[in-house]
Amino acid sequence: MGRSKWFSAENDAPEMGSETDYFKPRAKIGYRKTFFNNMNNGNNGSLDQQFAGMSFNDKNYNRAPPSRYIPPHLRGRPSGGGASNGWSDWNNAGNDRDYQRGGGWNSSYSDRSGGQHRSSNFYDRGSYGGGGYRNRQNEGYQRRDDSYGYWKEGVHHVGNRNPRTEKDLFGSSEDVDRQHTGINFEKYDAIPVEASGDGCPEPVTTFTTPPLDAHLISNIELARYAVPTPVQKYSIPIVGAGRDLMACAQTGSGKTGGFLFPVLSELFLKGPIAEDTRSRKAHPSVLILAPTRELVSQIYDEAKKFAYRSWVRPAVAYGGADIGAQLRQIDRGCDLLVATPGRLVDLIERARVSLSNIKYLVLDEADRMLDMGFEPQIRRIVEQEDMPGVQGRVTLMFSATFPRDIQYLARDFLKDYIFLSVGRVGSTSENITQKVEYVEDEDKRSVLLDILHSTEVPGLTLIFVETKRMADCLSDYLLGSNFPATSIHGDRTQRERERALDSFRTGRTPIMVATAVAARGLDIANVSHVISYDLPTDIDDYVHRIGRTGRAGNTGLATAFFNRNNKNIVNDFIDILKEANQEVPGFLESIAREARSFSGRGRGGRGRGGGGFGGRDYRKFNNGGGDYYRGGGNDGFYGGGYTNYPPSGGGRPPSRDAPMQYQNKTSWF
DNA sequence: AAAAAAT
Repeated sequence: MGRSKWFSAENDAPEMGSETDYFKPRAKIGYRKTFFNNMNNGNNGSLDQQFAGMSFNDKNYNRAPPSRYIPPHLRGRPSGGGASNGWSDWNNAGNDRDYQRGGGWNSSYSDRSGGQHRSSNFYDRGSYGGGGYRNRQNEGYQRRDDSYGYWKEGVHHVGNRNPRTEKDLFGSSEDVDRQHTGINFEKYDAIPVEASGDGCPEPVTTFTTPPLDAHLISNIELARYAVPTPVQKYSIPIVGAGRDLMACAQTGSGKTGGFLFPVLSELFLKGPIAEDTRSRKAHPSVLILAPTRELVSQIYDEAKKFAYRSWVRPAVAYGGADIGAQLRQIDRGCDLLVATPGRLVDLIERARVSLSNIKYLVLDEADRMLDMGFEPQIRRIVEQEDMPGVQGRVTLMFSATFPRDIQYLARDFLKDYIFLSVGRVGSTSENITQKVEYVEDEDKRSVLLDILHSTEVPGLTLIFVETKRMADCLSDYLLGSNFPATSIHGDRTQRERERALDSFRTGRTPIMVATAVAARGLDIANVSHVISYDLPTDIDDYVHRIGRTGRAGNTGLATAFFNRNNKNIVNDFIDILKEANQEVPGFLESIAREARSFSGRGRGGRGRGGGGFGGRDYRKFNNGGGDYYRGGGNDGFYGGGYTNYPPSGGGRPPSRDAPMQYQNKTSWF
């Protein structure tokens, strides 16, 4: 495969195929189980105490004082309580994490002796994490939970099974809203995938040991995942070989498992990393960044499943929720941190999290994060804090599209990466029926009511609007019209957002009005109908919206209200419809003609100030190099868009000096 | 123009 010049600048990228040589300093030989021997710090017994009573049970959550918000990931956890000091028998808790100090991924074997010392500070960690546990005792459900695993002397000790935890994490097979397995595997196999890059490992076809850790596979079975999705088939050996990955894929393609499986597998096999024992900061091994709180929460929920009974403690951090609870959770163990960028920066500034032990960095929905202006924060986190450099970590980047800014990010954050382009389940045309209605703004309400009355769909209905105000307004209107509706948008409190999402997921309110906050990434099973009450100005957002339905091989319906206010996207819209083999109504064609006659060069562009006449001419813009520009993937909407990157033609990377209208593009168009 | 995200 051709490589661009700026790839080869990273000249000491590791060779693939050697699973042990990609972290520096390199280990000598055969250290997988032996080299990572860690110091037994004794006192493993308190593991039970540390996590006693954790249940993740909503009933317990409901008993919490109503005045105090507890985010969903902490519900039922004893830490939901007050912030007072812990009990005296907590003084030694926290140490049973059994971190290896000295020996580890970052140290040579002989360094191990340095780990013999116990740091009293280290033990102190436990004591200030324990405050909230008082509640558990008060509520009288003190219960030993020995389902937490640990790592000791190079061996992964898996915790005991706990039926209650399993029910909470994995649900039962009857739980409709927990079904990530209503998956049509034949359709999954039809997802087109293209991988390119030097020495791309052969994809696996099953969840087997090796390459995956046996305990991980037992968790995968508990979660009722039977066969790897295409993105997983590739990501497992790629990450296993310590390679970086740039994947154009979307939630629904099994992306979350695509990074969690191989990363957790490696952690289970290799054990913890040496930790700076003098610091009370958390030193996670894995950092996962995602753009919205709900997405972060969703990833965290998955991480809990696959880390079950292992030594790996997942933790979560996002805004809008009580930071104290998050800090306490982090203090109790934080090996895999899922976070939104803003809250993570906050934690770093508070010196509660160090990134110095990061071995795996995952950027999920990277294009979305840039859209939302997270680039400075992401660059700060990745480049200006204490995270190991690009050679010292494995980096996985996921993005639905591969526009210019994402290419820059890939250039800066990844080393000699494998580029993966993943289509969606089946072709969208067969899964999602797209309808477009011409509706003037003032008629939208009544047309919506008509549709809701007349359209029988088996599952949930998600209605997208453009403004938060409209979301409130419309959900009130629907409620007033006796439709069980809720709404989600950025001005609602995090608690309200989570409640809304939960009541939608579970079908208590099968109609949800949403802004862009819910357009991407959210994996809600059973959405049958997506209504674009307002069309977005960015056609990519439309594509993502309708991707909330037709998931997992099911069919879906997408209805859009179109009027002349949307003519800025009419051309893109028509293209989408055509590429998905959908009917294009006549009014769209005629409005497209009007729009074209106004658009001059036909290149208004969606960037700033461009007027927005739906131009898309610079889709194929390239900077004198090959036609590397087009990413591909993206739901398979952009027919045939599975172009390799870097191209065999040897395209050059975009120049920083590219004309302004190309610089800040957030899409291909 | 709006949305999202740290307080």
